[in-house]
Amino acid sequence: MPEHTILARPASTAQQVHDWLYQRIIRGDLAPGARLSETEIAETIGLSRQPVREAFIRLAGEGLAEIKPQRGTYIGKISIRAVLSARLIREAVESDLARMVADARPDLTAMQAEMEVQDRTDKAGDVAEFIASDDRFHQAMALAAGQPAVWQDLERLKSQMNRMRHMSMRVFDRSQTIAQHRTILDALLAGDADTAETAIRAHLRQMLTELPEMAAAHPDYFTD
Amino acid sequence: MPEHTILARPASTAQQVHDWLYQRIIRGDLAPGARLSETEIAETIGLSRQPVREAFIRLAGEGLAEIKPQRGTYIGKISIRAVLSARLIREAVESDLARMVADARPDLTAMQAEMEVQDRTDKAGDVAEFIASDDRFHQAMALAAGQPAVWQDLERLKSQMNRMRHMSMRVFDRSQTIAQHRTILDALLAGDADTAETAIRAHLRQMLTELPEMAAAHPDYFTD
DNA sequence: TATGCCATACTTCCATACAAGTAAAGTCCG
DNA sequence: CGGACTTTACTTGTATGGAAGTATGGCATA
Repeated sequence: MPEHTILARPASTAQQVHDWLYQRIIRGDLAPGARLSETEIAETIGLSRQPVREAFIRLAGEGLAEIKPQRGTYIGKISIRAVLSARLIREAVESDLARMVADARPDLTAMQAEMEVQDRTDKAGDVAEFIASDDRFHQAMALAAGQPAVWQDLERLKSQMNRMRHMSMRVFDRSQTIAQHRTILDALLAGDADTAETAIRAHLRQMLTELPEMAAAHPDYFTD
Repeated sequence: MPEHTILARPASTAQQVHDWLYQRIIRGDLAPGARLSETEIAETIGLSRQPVREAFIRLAGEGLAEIKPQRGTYIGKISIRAVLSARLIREAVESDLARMVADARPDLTAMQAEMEVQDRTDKAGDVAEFIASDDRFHQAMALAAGQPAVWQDLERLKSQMNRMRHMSMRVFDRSQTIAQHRTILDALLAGDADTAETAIRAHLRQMLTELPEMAAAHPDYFTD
């Protein structure tokens, strides 16, 4: 019997703890600034402190947690600086990717499919799935440009941004996001690189107005 | 009194081990693919395995080491995919930054100063310092654009690229790099955004020719 | 009441021991 | 001689105890 199950070996406990906490932080289940106790989490899931500690180290490396020696570990607040930086990088990179796609004119059914998912989840009020589809829409563009690795790099930078979006998407008008996606996709399908670049830059600059509003509404969740 | 001066505590042991290994990997002192033993390093520096292990976790998170459970930890090979991805991102971001600088026309003496350092270290054959100055040149542009955080993000992505550059700079013509820097800086000083963007894109595309040559010369140091 | 000291109860950090898994050498058997 | 099995020496992963540092509340004192 071929052991394909070898590849499906369960990740280490520390890795599982990390992934579990990662999702809870990104989705906002764990509030920025909240305390993370090694012993408390270890007891909760019936493990020793060591794997939990190693999960904390991973999270700190991703900028999602802050370990204060001999004082405690806390969920990192959302860094406004990091969000703005990631936004600027996304705008620069994705506008280049859009030009590539518009010029090469590859198959774009994956992006089209996500548009429909967004319509549906918006009406249903499924915020989490709407955001996931939004991400896949942008990812599909990177894939269409033949640059999957670039999207992986962007995802690492995006983590702080995603936390904010999970907050803002509950408040802001999602139909506006859909309309912007439509404009981008139409330009890509038409092979109009200039229009596509303009549209995606405008789309990503949307965050410049959302961020201050969210920071004002939840000042204790943000840090400069 | 600013409190960060009070809090100037020595970094944790694990952090020091991480930094030590990080530098050795980037500078190429530790060959890609080489084995990293927890116990061996721990005994060498007279510590237990635990802090060394935590340093490995950090390195793995940065893509510089690969931990194979129950099998061993190895210096990560230079990922061609990661280098190409980081290069594309740099080109996109830095061309935007260049436009900002050309339009805003801030003080650029920091960039000018690095040009002189590069002249000197090139003639002296000080490769490590030449690369450091090259980095500071680009960093100075990010600072001139008012985006220090963006450069910090780029630096994280650049790590794989830097390893390659420490290899290639010993071989390739550094005077060419200097000439390209000169062209970029002149365009920025003249406030010519279009020329600056064209120049920096050409500069960063240089790597597209260097990378395959380095990969061909040291195939065992690279992975796709 | 206000202030400085101190015991105490936390926290993360490091050391050590053991468990679980891998790989390769050695060994037995056909 | 060749192949499968077993032993053995590794590796990383986890558990636990204690060391070092920090914050807090109680308490004596002016």
